[in-house]
Amino acid sequence: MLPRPARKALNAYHHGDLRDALVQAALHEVELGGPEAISISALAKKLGVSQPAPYKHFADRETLLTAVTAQAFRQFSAMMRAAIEKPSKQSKLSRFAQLTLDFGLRRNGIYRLMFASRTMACAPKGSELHSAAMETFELLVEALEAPAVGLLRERSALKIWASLHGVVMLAEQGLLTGQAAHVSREELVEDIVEETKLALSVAIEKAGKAGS
Amino acid sequence: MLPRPARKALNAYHHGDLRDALVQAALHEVELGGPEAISISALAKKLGVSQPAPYKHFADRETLLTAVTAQAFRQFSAMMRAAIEKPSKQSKLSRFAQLTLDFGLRRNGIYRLMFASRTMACAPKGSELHSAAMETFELLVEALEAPAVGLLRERSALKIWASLHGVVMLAEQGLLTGQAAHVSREELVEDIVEETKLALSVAIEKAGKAGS
DNA sequence: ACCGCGAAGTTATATGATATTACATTCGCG
DNA sequence: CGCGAATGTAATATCATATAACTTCGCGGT
Repeated sequence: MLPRPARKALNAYHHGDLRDALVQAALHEVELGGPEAISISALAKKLGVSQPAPYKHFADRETLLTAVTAQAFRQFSAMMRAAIEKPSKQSKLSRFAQLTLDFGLRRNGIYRLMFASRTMACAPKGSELHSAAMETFELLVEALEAPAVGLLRERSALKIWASLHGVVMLAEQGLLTGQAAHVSREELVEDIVEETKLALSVAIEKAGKAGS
Repeated sequence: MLPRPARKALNAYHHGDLRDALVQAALHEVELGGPEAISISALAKKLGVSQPAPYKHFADRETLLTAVTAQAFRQFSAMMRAAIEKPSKQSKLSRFAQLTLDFGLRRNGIYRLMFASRTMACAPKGSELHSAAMETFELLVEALEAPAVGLLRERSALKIWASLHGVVMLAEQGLLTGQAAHVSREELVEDIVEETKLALSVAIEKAGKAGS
């Protein structure tokens, strides 16, 4: 996204690309242990630099977390865009939904960083992080493939976005595994997708009548 | 819930009820700063005991967090039960939904502890915490006020639970405040409630036809 | 009534993380 | 080539978790 120089290792003293290396390594840690697993000193050791070195690139732990989260959103968007642009017999929305669920469960640490941490809540509106998140949302709106009726489309996107998020969280917390789990998670997601499509088409029709 | 003795202060040496005092104090901290704001030593200082004293009651920070989360669920359930049993012109489900949204935003720290932390994900099935969470879910099923068709009812409950959770998270993250926010959060929740009721009645009717 | 054990505190300490300060090295540009 | 800014390092302050070893006190058995 931001075309950072990506310089090569210069010598033994200067790492050369510590900033990106930190983000990458942190992303790896988060994938396993979630947001709280990130330790500045552990990252420094793993990358073979001194413990305070990271502070030359990030003011504090929070700032690093923010950068990592933004990067996670960009990766997510890229993956999602590839998935919905590829032709398939399933609808774009269905693929978006199933892939979100899959991502949320398989890479839950990163998912939590993106959607369930305080980091996001603190992102100012114009920030790199907020923009990255908004772009992901735009992808969902696109995946809806609805006629361009703006408001209704966004409202539908919001609803399905919220639902998907909830399913991931509940599944992760084992609240979908009780007697309620006679229905598979995939089935539940498909159900939500169908319901959303139906509700949207109904709303569009209603709006059309009102407008004529 | 568990009828703990609740002994009074015994003397200057023994606190007398440190365990509960810790949970209460921690709950207060979480309300402001979220799960990561809990510090064993800070709590000890605030309660006027030595720093390692809490370890007599909780093996480690995680164990304390788990107890606090369970307590939060019990408080949430109690509040919700009071709200849905009180007569009102709104439906029980509508009150449940609006109150959940309100709780999720006003007391977001506690909400995150309950629904968006790793603590929940690690709770074994029979644990105090898991039970407390399940009981809260039962309340939602009850609030649905649908005929006793078991599976369909639970499925509806799951969907609305997930949606509400998503709305709270997105609202907190400022993703509902963009151009998408032409619709208020309350309106969005009411929309979800109505959609759920509709979908459930349709599903029940369909099931009835299939069964006859 | 006493005695002793266990629960619940204490002080002291080890470990590890964040963050700052002062200093060292190297890049790159004029 | 030489100087300043960027990027590292070493040393250190602070703070939190957690454990160990010791102390105090309630309580139950004899």
